[in-house]
Amino acid sequence: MKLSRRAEDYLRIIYEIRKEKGRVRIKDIACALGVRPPTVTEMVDKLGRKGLVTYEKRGRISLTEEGEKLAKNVKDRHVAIVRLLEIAGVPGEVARKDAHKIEHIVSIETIECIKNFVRKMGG
Amino acid sequence: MKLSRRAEDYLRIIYEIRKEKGRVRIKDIACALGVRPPTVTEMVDKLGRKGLVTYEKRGRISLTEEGEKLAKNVKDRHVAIVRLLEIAGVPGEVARKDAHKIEHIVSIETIECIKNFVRKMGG
DNA sequence: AGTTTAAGTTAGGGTACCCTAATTAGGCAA
DNA sequence: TTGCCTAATTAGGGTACCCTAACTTAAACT
Repeated sequence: MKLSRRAEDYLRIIYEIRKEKGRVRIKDIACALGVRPPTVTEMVDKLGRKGLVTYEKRGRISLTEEGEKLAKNVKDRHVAIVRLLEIAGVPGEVARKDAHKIEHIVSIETIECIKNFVRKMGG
Repeated sequence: MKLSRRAEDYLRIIYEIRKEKGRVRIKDIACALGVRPPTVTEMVDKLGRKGLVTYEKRGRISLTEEGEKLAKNVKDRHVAIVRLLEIAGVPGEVARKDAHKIEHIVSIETIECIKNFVRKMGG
């Protein structure tokens, strides 16, 4: 399943909001991603059609098994990249922000190398 | 001057082609970026309007002073990121490919940290 | 229950970047 | 000079993602 960068953002945010607040609202997603509600409705709908979230109009939003797997994967990448940047001396806050951007675009191979590296460095 | 990621790509590629072949053709840019000529014509035009390249229809394409400065900057970021990835154990070829993607999106602050880091590590 | 308010949806657009098909311009050989 | 070939442009679309304004639903309060 090849997702756009943006779709991955939505997936990850849904995952994080669910973890933090229990329920996921359109508004929360919009707020977290800095977009407007109609934009979210549209994308959630699209993710629904791809089988990554379950969603009925005005109902609850939740990740399907596959959606959750993908979301976790994105988070995983995120953590590894943050560690690498921190090792390079990037302050935590900045590292987290940039990692969110980097995590979507690096290859699996690079991610694997980074994971090994940060593990070796005592991550 | 805030450029889109893609605009930076075009700028960097123009810079590289000029360095390598002397003259820059629409076709070369299209080939290097994996797009079609009309797409290039359009973007080069846009970069022209922003004062980053000089270009007359069917004429030669070259970077203005500001365009060249920006292009160099992108290249600079690129080199630092490749080094960091290599330090993390990412094979050179992969590192270069991913760096091209990363270089557009990281903050200046992170780039500075990375530059320092790779210098310290003997880059 | 009736009203107010907040959340979500619909309708209608907009921008950035990309495409194919068809046309024009230039360079060059015959 | 004429005709051909390649490079580039124009015309006309398409997709992804975003927006505002207006409407609908559902929840909360009285």
